[in-house]
Amino acid sequence: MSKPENGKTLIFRVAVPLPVERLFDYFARKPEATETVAPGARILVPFGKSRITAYLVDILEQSDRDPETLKTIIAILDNPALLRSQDVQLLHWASRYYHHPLGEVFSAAFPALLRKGGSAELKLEKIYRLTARGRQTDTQDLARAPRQAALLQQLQHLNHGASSAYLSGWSKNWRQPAKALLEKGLLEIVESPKTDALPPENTATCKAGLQANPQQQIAIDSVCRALHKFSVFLLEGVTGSGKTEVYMQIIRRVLQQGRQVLILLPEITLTPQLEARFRERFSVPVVVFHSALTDRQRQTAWMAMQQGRASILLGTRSALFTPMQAPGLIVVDEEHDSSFKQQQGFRYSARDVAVVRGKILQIPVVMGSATPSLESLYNVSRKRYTLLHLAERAGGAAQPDLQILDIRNKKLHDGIADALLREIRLTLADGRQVLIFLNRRGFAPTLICHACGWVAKCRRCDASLVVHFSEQRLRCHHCGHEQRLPNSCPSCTEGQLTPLGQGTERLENTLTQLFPEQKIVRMDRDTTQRKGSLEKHLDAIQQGTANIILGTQMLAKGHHFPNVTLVALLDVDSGLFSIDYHAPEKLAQLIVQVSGRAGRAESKGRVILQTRQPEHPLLVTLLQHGYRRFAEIALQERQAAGLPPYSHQALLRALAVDQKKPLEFLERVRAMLEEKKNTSTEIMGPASAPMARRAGRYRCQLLLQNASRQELHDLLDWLMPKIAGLKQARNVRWSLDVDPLDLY
DNA sequence: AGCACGCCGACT
DNA sequence: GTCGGCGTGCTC
Repeated sequence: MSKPENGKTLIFRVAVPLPVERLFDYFARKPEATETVAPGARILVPFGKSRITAYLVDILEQSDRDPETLKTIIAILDNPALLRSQDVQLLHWASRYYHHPLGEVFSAAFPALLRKGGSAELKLEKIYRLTARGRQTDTQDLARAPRQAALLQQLQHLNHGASSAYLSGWSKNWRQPAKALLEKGLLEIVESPKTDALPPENTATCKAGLQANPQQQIAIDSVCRALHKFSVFLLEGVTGSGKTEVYMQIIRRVLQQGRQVLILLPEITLTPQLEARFRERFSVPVVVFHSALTDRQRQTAWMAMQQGRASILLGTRSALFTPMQAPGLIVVDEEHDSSFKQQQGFRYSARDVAVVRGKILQIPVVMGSATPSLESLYNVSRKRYTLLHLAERAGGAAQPDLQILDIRNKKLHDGIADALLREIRLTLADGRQVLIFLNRRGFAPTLICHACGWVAKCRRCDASLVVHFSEQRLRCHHCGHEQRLPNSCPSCTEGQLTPLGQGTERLENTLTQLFPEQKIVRMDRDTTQRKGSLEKHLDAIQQGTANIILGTQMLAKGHHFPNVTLVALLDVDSGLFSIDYHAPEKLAQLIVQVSGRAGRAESKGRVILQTRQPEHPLLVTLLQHGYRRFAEIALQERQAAGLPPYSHQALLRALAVDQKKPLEFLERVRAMLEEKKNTSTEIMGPASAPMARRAGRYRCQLLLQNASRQELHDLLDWLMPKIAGLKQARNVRWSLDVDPLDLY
């Protein structure tokens, strides 16, 4: 494929969505309207033997390569580009900041269908709306068709009808009842209005909402005074302090200016409720973007925002890069939540990138949390972010008592102390519910031979295998490898195999024996995997059919259980001594979160923390002075220890693949770093520290720390290509996790 | 990421 | 003698 005849053909420099750092040059096709195409446009190009959707990065007069080696593009897929120059600027920034290939970063910004080269035409959306008759029909009339009744009731709350995307989020099975209602003439389908522009200024109708209390008003005014420039606000307030109302009143002002709002949420389970509130409050098009939608639905939402047909986007992490016609505000709710961090491939923190996006777009960013991350609080302390505090509203649930239960030298029943059992009995006798946290799935975390000391280990990643008793299997929670539970010791063939330690499955057995008359519900990944079982369990808890609820972290989010008056955390100590440097704050956040899950005004709940470290400063501070003081001290301690301000550090994670040794790989990386000054490196793996047991399928990791973010950045710039060139790089799966502060 | 090229082990 | 393992390098 050689150069077209016309000598003045332009060169398109593109980024390909592959793990390669280099950019690739192509001839643009001569007749194409190259005046209007701009960086960010998708370009279909021949690549190797196949064709690929690449992203235009630059338009050049000539290439620095031999023209004979250049191919010609197949097609310009977007003209004009769907991304604006600020969006492209953000992606370049993210690629450099996270040391990730530009093409893959571009890929992350587009919905799957566009990534695959699909057309960007916006299909009109079908809106399901009640007819006049439907609006007047009493749901009682449909008592024999409960799903139809539920759908009818749901739609009666929504004046403007609902999209299929909304209904899919509301319920998985809505199409059948919808069809029935359509046939009965209670429901109709309308195409979404073809408004080409946003509502003109001041015509966005918004209900005024509640009268804000003085603190809310201060928060609202502070942000509204700064609507046309970049600044970051950290809205701190416990559950029930009215954060959402503050968001809403600020959003109202932004909408009145005819601008769009991007709202990032950590969990898809929270979007339907919030979406309903926004639709009820604002008469502007609201779209959602999260992983539970189909590719088509996501593209529709993305395009609606890109074209300015929608004014509010509610989405999870991946919604962050959605282009906007008239951006006005970015909200990051529950900013401390770790699900804003992408853990695979292009590792980025949506919260951090949101801040930079706000900076580039010159709009405010409002982040909210009851338990702000230490990074954000640090940024408040150095006056980069503005703290807005909301006190608890009168009439809210009383804060539960936090109590430490010292279990040193105490007899335990499979991990539960006698004193705690007494408390559980008392609570149940009182007709209340009990919530028990144990952040470990399975029956027991280890299987050991009583005779010879052999331990069941994963042969793929060397971590110890978790016993899943009811299924008679051993599982590796890191790589997913599993095998049958052996009957006898594979090493000495005679010793008795003993499960060591407690998991939720074992705890459930124990509790069933101790409380045979109680209804016990276990909630962890193993029991909620089947679709709908999570909802079923939550229903059982809400309706009081279950009295004892036990489970992992997943119990802590989003749901309030008013009849739960006792919460117990069985294994606080493993959170205190994890090698994950975020573990202390995560533990503190969990404790505060579960405190909010329980109790109501008239019966204040109690939270009991089982520990062998009753004097641990983290626990003592948290209990005596609350989360904020704990966070301050955690930051001060880092400083006093001469460590960089919380997180000028990067983790190089290496995962074993088959028999290959990730440690060797990291040792070689470390050897390369010997010559570099000002950077401390530490290998955390079997040789020097206990295995990393958190999520993420890594075997060992190299921690790099540097007093300066810039120096760390330069170091990584130097290091990354060298690592990629290492022979072992192919044998060991590795990734970089940068967790820094200086975003701009 | 794919895909091809290439250099050593067990097979119709 | 070759079929095929995966280690290595390239893709404008």
